[in-house]
Amino acid sequence: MGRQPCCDKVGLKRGPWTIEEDHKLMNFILNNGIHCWRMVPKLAGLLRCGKSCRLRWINYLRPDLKRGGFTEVEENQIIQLHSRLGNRWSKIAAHFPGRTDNEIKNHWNTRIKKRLKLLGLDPVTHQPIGQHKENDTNKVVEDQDDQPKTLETTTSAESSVDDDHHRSKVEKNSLEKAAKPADDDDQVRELVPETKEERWNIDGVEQISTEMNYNDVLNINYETVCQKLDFSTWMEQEMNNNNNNSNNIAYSYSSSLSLEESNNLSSPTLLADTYVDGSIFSWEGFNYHHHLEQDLFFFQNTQY
DNA sequence: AAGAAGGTCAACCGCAACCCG
DNA sequence: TCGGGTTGCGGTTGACCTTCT
Repeated sequence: MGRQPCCDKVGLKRGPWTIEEDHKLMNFILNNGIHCWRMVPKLAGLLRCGKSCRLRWINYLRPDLKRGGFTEVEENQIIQLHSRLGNRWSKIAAHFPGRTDNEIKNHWNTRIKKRLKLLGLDPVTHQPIGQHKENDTNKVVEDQDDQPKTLETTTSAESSVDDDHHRSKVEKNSLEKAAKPADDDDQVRELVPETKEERWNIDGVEQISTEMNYNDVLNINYETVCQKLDFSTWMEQEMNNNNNNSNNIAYSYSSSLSLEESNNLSSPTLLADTYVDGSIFSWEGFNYHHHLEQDLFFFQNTQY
């Protein structure tokens, strides 16, 4: 026996909603609230199924909806969240009050995908297009929630003194702005440390060093890991070690730090995103009981 | 000016998770 | 614990709009 339809579709209207239907639905919900979507169309006098009413309310009629296009900051936040959460649009939408998952999904498929491709990044993996996942460190892992997470590595080493580099820096600045504290269903606490930026010039190439202050996290006893993870120093060393022609390389970076609570509160998982010339490095799965050297081991074996 | 091609987005579909008796 | 009903989610579709030729 086949699956039963969600509702009796005989005699029900489909397709675009009319203004009259919108008014009926809105008035009903504002006056009565939502108790059972299945009953809403009957009680509101609509020839629609409950599912359709729910969708119309959530995606269009809800009074708290934010109208208008996405800002660049919002786009960058979406990219950052997508790199961590994948196509879990509802989770991503939870970070944007007034935005719907459908809206974000549509925006991703029509705009952001193209933008990432233009930047040479695969919209699915967030890695440079054409880069194969040969390294074990780039595999998808499962966390305690059985939610896939991708260990990502990208590089901007080739983006030296050219337009791409300039564009990447602009991108990076936007991404920095996009980082914000967030409490969500995944219980991810994102901490944005204060940064001190120093700029200088070598052979006409602007160099940027970002020193981070992790005072933010001292209050929750993660000072150990925060003191260990001096991203900027380590990145500088690694970038220089891995590029013979390092004098021609300009790079900039910033980091945001997240601590994902697990059932075992004594062993939280560290998540960190480091932006290098606009490319996002996601550092996931670190455990602050480990030594920094061990934590960084897999990262050292990734491609540049 | 008109048709083609491409882009956008509201809405639908089917599945899975959740709820509750 | 089970099973039916309901809700939520993500993929997909198709109508409408805009841009291109």
